[in-house]
Amino acid sequence: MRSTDDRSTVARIRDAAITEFAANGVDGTSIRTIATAAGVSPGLVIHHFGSKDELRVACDEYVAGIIRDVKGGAMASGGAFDVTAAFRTVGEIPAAKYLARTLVDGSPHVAELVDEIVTDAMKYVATGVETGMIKPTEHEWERAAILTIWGLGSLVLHEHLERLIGVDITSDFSADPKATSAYMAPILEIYSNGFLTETTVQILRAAFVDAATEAEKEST
Amino acid sequence: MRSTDDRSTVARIRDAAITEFAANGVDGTSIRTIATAAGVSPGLVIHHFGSKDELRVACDEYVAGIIRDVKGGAMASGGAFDVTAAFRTVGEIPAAKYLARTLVDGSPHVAELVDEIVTDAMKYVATGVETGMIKPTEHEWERAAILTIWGLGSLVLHEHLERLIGVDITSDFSADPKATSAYMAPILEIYSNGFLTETTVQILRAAFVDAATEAEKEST
DNA sequence: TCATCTGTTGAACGCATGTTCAATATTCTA
DNA sequence: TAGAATATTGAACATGCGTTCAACAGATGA
Repeated sequence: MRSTDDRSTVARIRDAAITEFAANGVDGTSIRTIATAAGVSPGLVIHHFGSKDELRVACDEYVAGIIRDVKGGAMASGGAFDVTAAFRTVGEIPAAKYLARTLVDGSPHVAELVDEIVTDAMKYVATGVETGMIKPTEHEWERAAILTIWGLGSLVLHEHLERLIGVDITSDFSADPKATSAYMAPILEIYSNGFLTETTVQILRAAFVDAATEAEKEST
Repeated sequence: MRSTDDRSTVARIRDAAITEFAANGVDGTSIRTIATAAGVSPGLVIHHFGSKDELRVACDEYVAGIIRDVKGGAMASGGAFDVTAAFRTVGEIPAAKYLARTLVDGSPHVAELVDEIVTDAMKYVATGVETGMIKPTEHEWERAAILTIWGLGSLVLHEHLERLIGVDITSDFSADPKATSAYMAPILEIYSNGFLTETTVQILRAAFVDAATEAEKEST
């Protein structure tokens, strides 16, 4: 069903599309560009995927699959509270950069994937609370959601982060110890001790949460 | 120099462009759409701004100006560690949505603005450390950068955040106490106490930072 | 061997886009 | 008020896009 080559033609087109979409966005990538990158004709892209939109959906699903695999493998390694860590440990297709692009332009598949990630994070955190590795909270779901959004948001803004602290979190920087400490050390600091003193929190809580405390009976 | 209407034509075009760019992205917005929204002809848009790209730059600069103003005003109010809070307190919602869109597609003006925000955050944090409101750290710049990225990343992913916890942080949710507690309470919790226990941090620090500790002499 | 089907091509079509331009309306200046 | 400068229009143009389609190549199966 395929030639003696590396990947099948369909796979080559899909991979080229993922790379181009990740680099220049969906709107910024033409079918002709993808076809050239895959070494085929524009017509063949349509023939195999039906339309640019369906190609994009295929990419979404494929990348989502990769991420699910990677995430499953990383769950046990202890890095599950930082989604981006999972990508760095594996040398996958530019799935991380693709996700960083598509997280913003609202595909339903990506939304589904984000929901899954948060759900998994919740489970992971719940286990961590039981084993005494993670502090309990009244807002489990919201905390998991916010931590996930922070991780994914950092992924989306990886270019800014790289410019700011010299670490590209879409690549595997475990080889560079200076980068590891620049990125991981402050995060671990905040994740364990925070950065606001008790006085400050009381002031801020009074300002923001105070009127809401009695309405806090039902969460989601 | 202008009609008896509200704003000048140039301002009306610029504002329409900001709104449309924010809603559908730069690539997803045609000059004709902007012209229609502003109630003018396509040719006039080009006549006033030269090209779509120059119009986009004008929007970048204008929004950056708004944000600088808003930020200056919010510095004193205590919400400076959360950039998005500044937008909500002022009524500059389209600016927030515009920033959320353009943070991803790498305009130099936005990069400049992000750098400014981090620099300001650093100053603010340094002051907070002196007055005992913020805990000191060895990685001041990196911590300020990461906190800023978390805030901006949440802004960029506001649609996901809204789907996840029901709070739209690009709108003023101060009227809704439940939303305030869903969003602010977990953040304040993490910002003050973190969520990892000391045991966990030691394990993670050993795994990620250990080999880097001696190379940690110079930061930025 | 012949017919059939799938993989593949590349020219062509229709459309939306950014931009140009000559023409017209309006405002400003003196 | 006359003339110049500016604001504004809308048709037209060139380009690049997603997609279609007739044609061909190569494999498959009877």
